[in-house]
Amino acid sequence: MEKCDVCGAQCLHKLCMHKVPIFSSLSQDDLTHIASIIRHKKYQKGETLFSEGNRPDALVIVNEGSVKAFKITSDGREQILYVFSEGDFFGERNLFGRQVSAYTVEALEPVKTCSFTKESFHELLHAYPEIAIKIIEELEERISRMESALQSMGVRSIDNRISALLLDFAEKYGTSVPDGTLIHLPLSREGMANYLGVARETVSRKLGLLENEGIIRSNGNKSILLLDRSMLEASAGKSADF
Amino acid sequence: MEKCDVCGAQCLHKLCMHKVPIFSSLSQDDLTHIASIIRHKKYQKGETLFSEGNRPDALVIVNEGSVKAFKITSDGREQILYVFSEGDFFGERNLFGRQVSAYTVEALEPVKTCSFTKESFHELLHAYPEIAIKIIEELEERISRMESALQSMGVRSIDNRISALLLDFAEKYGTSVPDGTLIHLPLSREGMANYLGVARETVSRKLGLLENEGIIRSNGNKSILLLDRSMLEASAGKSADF
DNA sequence: GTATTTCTGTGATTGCAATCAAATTTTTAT
DNA sequence: ATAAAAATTTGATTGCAATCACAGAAATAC
Repeated sequence: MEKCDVCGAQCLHKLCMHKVPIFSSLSQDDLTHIASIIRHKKYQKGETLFSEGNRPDALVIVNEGSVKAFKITSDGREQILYVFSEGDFFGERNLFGRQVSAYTVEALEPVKTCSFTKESFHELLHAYPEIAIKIIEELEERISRMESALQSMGVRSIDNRISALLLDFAEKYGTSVPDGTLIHLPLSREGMANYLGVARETVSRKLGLLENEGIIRSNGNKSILLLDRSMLEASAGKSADF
Repeated sequence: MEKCDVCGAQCLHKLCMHKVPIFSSLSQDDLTHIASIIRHKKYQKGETLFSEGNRPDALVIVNEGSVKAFKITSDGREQILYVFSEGDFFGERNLFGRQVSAYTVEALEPVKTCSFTKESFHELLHAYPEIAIKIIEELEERISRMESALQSMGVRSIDNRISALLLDFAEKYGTSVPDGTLIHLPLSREGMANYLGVARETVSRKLGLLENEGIIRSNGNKSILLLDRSMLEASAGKSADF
């Protein structure tokens, strides 16, 4: 196991705990105790963490990299539901209900995860009931985001949805550069299409339009430079007809 | 206040508690104690329980009737996110985070509710930590349903979505009759359109098609008789081209 | 660095659902 | 019961995005 220069081997364990709000209310001592029951795993790009219909019994926290969670629709398309990255967690559903996984989770790039087994997580919950409250808050947050997604899918304008997606990515995967915000895209064009539920060609065309309007600058397939955030916000939230 | 023949006035209070799984793990004594801190309210059809942007500080349980929760989209349409009916709860988000209500809730018919204030609910949570787990389970359930909704919105076929909605309603609002399942619709055609994010006319046309195919029989504007459930299931889940 | 493969962009066409415009049914009020 | 209002259905037209087809670009392998 690698060692950390600052705090020794333990630090690796604590890393993921410090990234999730779930544990934010706990003391350093408690965290140290928890660290001992965490399992670590690595995955390569394209590797499947678990599949729809599986019965995974662990809470998984993304410590590095990003993953997509998707279902296969009745017409064979891949519908992406979430892109989870550093600090996000998933798999918690299978720790409470006895449900089977609702989606497949696949690494979008090399990924490191921390996970709790069902048993150790329940012990944890028993020892620190305040964690349950934190989880509720986190789930509410997630529901909020899904409500917005549902709302924007209900909106017929595809322009809105593309713009909203770019803003989302800008917040999560963007870094400030002199000209604007450089977004390192977690998804390919096809991935974005599968996230939005539109055709791949439509994403290309819409991004082309935004580029012509000087709102974004495409930078290869892996990143996009957001030049005019306010224009994008206007196109994401306001009327679609100008 | 009305009296109950079986158990006296108390029973009215307990009613809503028995309808929500949140309290299913508590003893009768605990329930009796909780009953004393519940507030009751009545609303008429069309009345607003609270509005998007409000800061309601109560957990509300629907005891009778049904409500819709909606947002107004950027293009002015009403996007319905949920139809809550007997046993469902909402408003919990404002008890944990300090967030403002994400949607407007309006009565679809005469409605009776039970509610806890923020303070009394937190006392409750403190006294019975297992309630937090129940809430998590309930939220996971809700997330599951939203994931399905998102997935089916990603599916381009509108037929699928209409069929899925009818099956949903059949389960929640249907009663068995000799010819099939009689669905008492909580939403008007326009409401269904706003739920699905399509035009009102499209809902009419699609229902018309289903009626021609002998799958349903429209019965005024308030109810639909589902004749052939398996055909509807096929059209909801399978390929859209037959 | 070249070849191969995978991914992306662009044009042409088609199809489905939105919109506009009445007509008709259903509900509500008196 | 009748009138008025509201909701729904139906038809005609339009527009946008899916699909098909292929050219070009980028990433990967060798």
